[in-house]
Amino acid sequence: MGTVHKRLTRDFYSRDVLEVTPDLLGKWLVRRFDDGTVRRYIISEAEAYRGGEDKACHASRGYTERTRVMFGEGGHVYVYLIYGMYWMFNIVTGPKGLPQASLVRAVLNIDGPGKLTRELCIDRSFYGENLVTSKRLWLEDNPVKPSIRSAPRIGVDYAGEYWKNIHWRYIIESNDHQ
DNA sequence: GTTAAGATTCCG
DNA sequence: GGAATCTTAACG
Repeated sequence: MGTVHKRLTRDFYSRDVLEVTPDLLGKWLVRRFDDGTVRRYIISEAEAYRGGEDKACHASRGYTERTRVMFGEGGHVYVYLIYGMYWMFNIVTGPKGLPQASLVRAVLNIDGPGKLTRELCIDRSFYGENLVTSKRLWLEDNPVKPSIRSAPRIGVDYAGEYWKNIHWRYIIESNDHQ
């Protein structure tokens, strides 16, 4: 039997962001490039951003043109440009109406959210992309479960003591899978 | 209409 | 430590 590539479906993304985010670690992030090349990357770090209460979440300041997709159903992509240079790749989670998303900060061998999107050629055109049906970007299950640790999120000091310190960043600790 | 600041990265 | 680089959201 060869390796089975099983795409994650709507149910995976429809759960609360605090369930989905740690569950993203170890999963395959799959990109089919314009030339037809398919590459698979193991997600190794992600952060949860959860709704209107979370002062670090873009949606905490309400519905805007930029945050629109976060208010939709889980399984879609939220990308935005930061510092005029880097695209941030987020996976929308939860049911329609609850603005949540996971920022994918790293995959194995590519550390940093800006480097990740540069390597995978993810830009504005992926805003709203449906990971359940897309032919160029999706996730696949991985039966091997990595061990995970949590830590405060990066770069959100402006959100105040509570939201800046909460452990909503998840990182792979061991790496005996693939 | 104007402007300050940003879920980053790289260089000195 | 500071620049690069530009969109967004807040303010007037």
